[in-house]
Amino acid sequence: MNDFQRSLPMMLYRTLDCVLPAFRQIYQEFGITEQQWRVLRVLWENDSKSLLALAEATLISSPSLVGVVDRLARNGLVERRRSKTDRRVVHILVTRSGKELEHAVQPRIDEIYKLLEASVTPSLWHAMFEGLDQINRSAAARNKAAQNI
Amino acid sequence: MNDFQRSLPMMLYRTLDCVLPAFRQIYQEFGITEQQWRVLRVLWENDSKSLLALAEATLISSPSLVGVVDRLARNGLVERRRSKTDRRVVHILVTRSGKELEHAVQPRIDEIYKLLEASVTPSLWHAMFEGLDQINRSAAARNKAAQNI
DNA sequence: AAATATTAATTAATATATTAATTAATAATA
DNA sequence: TATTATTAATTAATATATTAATTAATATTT
Repeated sequence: MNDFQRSLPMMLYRTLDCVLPAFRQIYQEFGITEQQWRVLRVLWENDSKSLLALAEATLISSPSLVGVVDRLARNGLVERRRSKTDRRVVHILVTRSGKELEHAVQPRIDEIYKLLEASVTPSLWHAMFEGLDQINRSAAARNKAAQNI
Repeated sequence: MNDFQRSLPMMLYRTLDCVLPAFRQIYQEFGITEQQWRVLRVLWENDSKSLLALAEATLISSPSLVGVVDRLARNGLVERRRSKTDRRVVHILVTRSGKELEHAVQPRIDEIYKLLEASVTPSLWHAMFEGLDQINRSAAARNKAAQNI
């Protein structure tokens, strides 16, 4: 494989392409998308988040998230509630039926994830995360510096 | 950070989010998108590829690639040519002006990429790629097995 | 207090992703 | 050869991504 194929972004894209289908198959059984699951996954742990906080936690940009939340709300899995103290803020909360999905979906996801984790040795798994972390921090620092020009 | 935030897919998404903006800024200066650059990047090395081969090389699904090629063609950077020997196949080729972009764009990209590569030690960089490779292979094998059920 | 700046959510416009279906051509088989 | 299966590209429908602009509310400054 040449330089381009083994560049970091292409390696990351390729890994996502390999890894996600198994998860998506499960989401699909429950009529949700990957992004919708990410929102629910966060709300299962928090109950309620502002749209901006939810965007940060799910790594979904706020313009995209607006649509994801629209569709989740349309299916009765989450609810919007305008903040009383700061009327610019919208809180997103899971509904009862949104909560119920957790017991059905999450064990299936965890099962696949274990297979994934077992495909490399623990020390290599750890090294990989360490590398990704360092790259994230450096890139974030460079991006921040680029802002201040 | 909790389990979800440190899950492999989220780590990969986060890394892409950190890393891509610097590259995108350059693409934007030249009026192309990241996906358009990926197509050009492959064609700069090959001159011509069938749409399917191009999809594989760029990790862009063929339905998406149709649109990407449409827009590149509209801007005169690539050209479609129906294969003589198998009329199902469409070859995509770079035009002269598509080729000219290489000298302007690629050095800028390479420069950023060096910074990226310098953000971790060579051995950690290597370990990371080794981990991603192993994960890719295992996941690909599982996906293939799942087909044959 | 009035003007200005900032912030949170959203809209708008365009590009891309995803999955399923379609079309046209070729290959394989009865 | 006629039928069937497969393949390559595309279309279609819906969901998401990206960047810029907008709106409404709050904070800051003059």
